[in-house]
Amino acid sequence: MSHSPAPTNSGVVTRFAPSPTGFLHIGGARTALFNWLYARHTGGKFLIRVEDTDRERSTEAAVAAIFEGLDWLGLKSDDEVIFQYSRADRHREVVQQMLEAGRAYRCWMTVEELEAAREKARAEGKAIRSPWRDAPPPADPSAPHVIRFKGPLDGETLVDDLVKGPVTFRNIELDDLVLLRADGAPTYNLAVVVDDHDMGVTHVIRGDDHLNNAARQTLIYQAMDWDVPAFGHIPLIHGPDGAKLSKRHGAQAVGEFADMGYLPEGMRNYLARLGWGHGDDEVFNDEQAISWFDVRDVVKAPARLDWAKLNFINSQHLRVADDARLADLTLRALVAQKADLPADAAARLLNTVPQVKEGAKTILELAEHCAFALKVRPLSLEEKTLKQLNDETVERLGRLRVLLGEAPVWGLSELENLLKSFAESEGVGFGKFGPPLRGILTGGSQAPDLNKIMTALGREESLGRLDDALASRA
RNA sequence: GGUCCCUUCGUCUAUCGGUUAGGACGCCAGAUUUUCAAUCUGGAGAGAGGGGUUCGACUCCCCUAGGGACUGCCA
Repeated sequence: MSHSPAPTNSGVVTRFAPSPTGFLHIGGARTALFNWLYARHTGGKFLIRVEDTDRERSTEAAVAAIFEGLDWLGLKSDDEVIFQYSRADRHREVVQQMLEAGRAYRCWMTVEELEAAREKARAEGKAIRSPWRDAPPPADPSAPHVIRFKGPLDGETLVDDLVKGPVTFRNIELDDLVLLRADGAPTYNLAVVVDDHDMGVTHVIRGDDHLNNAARQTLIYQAMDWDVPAFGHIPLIHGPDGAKLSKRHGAQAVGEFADMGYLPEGMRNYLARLGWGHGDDEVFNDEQAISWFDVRDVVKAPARLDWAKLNFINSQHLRVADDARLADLTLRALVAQKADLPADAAARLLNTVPQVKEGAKTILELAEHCAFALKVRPLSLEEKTLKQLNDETVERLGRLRVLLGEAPVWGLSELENLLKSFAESEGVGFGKFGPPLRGILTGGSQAPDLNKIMTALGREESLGRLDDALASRA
């Protein structure tokens, strides 16, 4: 990799750096989204780096799961994805430089010694300090040892955080973190700094669990005489009960939200509104989010996941989404549910989706709302409907059948007018024939207005269902 | 234990010393009505507590309480 990255329009480079030890949860997804939004807003670049330096816990399945989640959300790296482990040599090279410059040292403390020191440091309320910091090497320098950063013992380090504001740490509170493990493997804190520097990252936007690390990492940047990036530590997302996100909240992986029928753009909108806002704007598209977003406006406090609001936001995106796309997504959901579908299900859905999408919050709900149109003739009618079909009603529906058969145009407003004038000419309200007609056309399934039902079904199917019912009562 | 962060309606947020503290979701009521929704109208609902600073604090400072992160040869 080049150590002098290509400049962007604005010079801004952000990155999302997940560690592949599990699926992509929505907290991580939002972090990625904020990085992406900020890069787009500034005309900069958004990069992805997989932090797989922990060989024990990193898995390929997790890598795949994370990218599946990111792809679904539409967040792609503007450059090739970097895998941190592949850069271990470069990390070691930097440590070597620090060693030579006296900014790092070898530490031969054993695990037992370390534990004892840790206990002591904790009791005293101080940061841990290795005795090898200033001591000469042991008799056998080849004995197992780590390499630690040699941090300053006085002064303060300022993290001028984009979200939290200026935060200062006394250097004496910051311990000498391990740079290279005993097996020569680089650690996280070293690898992030080196990679962010080499990748030209200008804005590190990440979870606020890293705020403390930012101070330690700042020290490493300074030791290498590198430019320190701007930091923006965003609060974590909590479950509806205010506690950390977990399984019992129903979902935390973005893939689960996809399965539950949320739209990626709805998810992006909702996630963006969690911890960030732009005046009174609640429902917005990507273009708007990009033009409005600034890390500096991110809220400092953690936000809770609110399903009701997610549903609302998603429903708003659902109603403006392309019908063909929604029909396709609905069909996929139905297939995933192993639903019993007619051969022409796709065509039926395409006709039905526009008539029912306003009432749906998710694709799954959309599928439920489309169920009436997927039934195959002859429909089995509900007891309630059968009861309503007395002679008077059958005769009235028969007259309606004639009118419908003669309808010159089979459209939403035409059918609405036809039904209205029919009610007028019969001298009755909709209550006299609406419920039974509905039952006949839907078999009892949830469905929209009668004119929408018939528009969705089309002339042939609508009349067919009506004829079936009337014939059975003849 | 130590360091650091956070705290406005139930929830997400606006406010950047002077507002009847605004909006959204949800909730409640009404309207509509051919089921369920959707839609429309109205309503209830908040500055954790205590000190300061100031003519005036949600807003600035301090303390307390509560929540959280870090304190790993995890990231």
